[in-house]
Amino acid sequence: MSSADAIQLAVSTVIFALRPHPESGRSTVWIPLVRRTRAPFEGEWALPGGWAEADESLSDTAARKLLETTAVAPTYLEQLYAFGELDRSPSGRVVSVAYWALVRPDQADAATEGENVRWFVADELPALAFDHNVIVDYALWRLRTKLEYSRIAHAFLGETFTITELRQVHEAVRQRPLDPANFRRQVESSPALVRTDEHVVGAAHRPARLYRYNTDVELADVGPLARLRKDPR
Amino acid sequence: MSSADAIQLAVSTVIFALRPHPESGRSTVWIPLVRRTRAPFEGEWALPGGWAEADESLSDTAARKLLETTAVAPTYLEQLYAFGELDRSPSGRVVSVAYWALVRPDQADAATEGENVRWFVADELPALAFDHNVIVDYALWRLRTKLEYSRIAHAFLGETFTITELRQVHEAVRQRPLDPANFRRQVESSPALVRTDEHVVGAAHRPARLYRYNTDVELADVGPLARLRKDPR
DNA sequence: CCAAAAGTGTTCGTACTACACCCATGC
DNA sequence: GCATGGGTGTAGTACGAACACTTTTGG
Repeated sequence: MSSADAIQLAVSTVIFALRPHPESGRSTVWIPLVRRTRAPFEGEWALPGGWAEADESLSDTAARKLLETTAVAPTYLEQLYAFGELDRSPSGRVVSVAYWALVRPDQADAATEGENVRWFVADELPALAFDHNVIVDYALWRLRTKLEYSRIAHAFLGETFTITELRQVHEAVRQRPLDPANFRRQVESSPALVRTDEHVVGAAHRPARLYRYNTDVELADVGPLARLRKDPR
Repeated sequence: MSSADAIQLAVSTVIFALRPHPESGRSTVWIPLVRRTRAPFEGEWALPGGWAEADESLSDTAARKLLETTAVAPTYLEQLYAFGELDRSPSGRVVSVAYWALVRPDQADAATEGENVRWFVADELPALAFDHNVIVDYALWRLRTKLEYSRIAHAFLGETFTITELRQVHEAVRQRPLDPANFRRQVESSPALVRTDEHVVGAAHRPARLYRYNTDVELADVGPLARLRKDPR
């Protein structure tokens, strides 16, 4: 028999939401962490996750653990990387399949927060348990990289949204201002956006048109992997 | 205790090399497959791989299995994806961490080939064991996508090479001809290429200048993951 | 001289940038 | 009217595509 039995398989998830920065007030990327209640790294902060289950797919485990610990249902969930170094955990050999998820602000607000679950600004984290700082850094890099060529920004927003709201998502994630005029043209020429006839009313300026996300277009191009969702194998 | 013990962890690798197509003679992408010698899928072709070992990192396992089965040492090795669906194997729950590798033609020529190991044109595969067709398709997609924005084409070539050789790698992978003049300018303006003073002699035309790969530049941008190689955790 | 591939120059179209300017609303 | 953000116009620039052209070798 193989020695695979000696390897523990875990699933962890980096959950991203946008909230105002406590000092600057500008929208920034936040993630929830859970405090470890047992060794190793007892008392330290770590990514939400748990052991993989034999009767559940890895992505299902990621989604379930995410829901259990933070009461959040993600609008986007993607596998990040399988971390398989030898010295990741002092308690033995653990391979962690990391996922990353995007949630809307209203989902994040409804999230449980308490002694053992707290939200942090993603770029200002304390030292985390295991190699979780590396995992978060990589997830942040993927988020920022992928935002530029995919449509994942929509996952931070509701059913309908204005171009300005979409731009603010990009500005928060990419941490720099974008030209409103040019941004508008870029995204409006994309087939992923559908204009509605509705407008936002009540603001002290010209009403902004509402847009909808075109669900015919995949949020992120994952290539042939999209097949897995419809036709596994 | 968790039920993680019931999950088998495997490592598989998609190995890419360039060779002439048997019919057209044009350079194309090939991969080696191994014939399974036991159930499930006995007698069918599958990706080289094996069980993860408790005392070996996942990437080391991928490199070792690759060497054992095909006697090839890759010039590039990258993790592809962790396949964790429930019904992947009829023999029980198996999670496979897939890798993909690039090898040079001379390495591929030296590779063992026999009754149980054979090279195939990557785009003309038979039905493979497990979900390995999906894995190969995804690896091919990643190779083709990544070739356009990374420097991985160099991994198919030797120490020094001509611009034309580099272009032929791109043409083989991307399956379309590229303008020699424009291709030359594009890659020559990149810092990843270093001109040497050597030239190829003996050809019935103007001698081509040899270039070298600038090792200061990472082959592929993997973001903060590059840290793992120097400073794990 | 000719063939063949190496290498250079030039034109064209597209797409992103910067920034000026007009539009529609609340107060 | 005035402030505010929504939305349009436009000139400059960078870059890739297409392709004509020159260079340097072997035969």
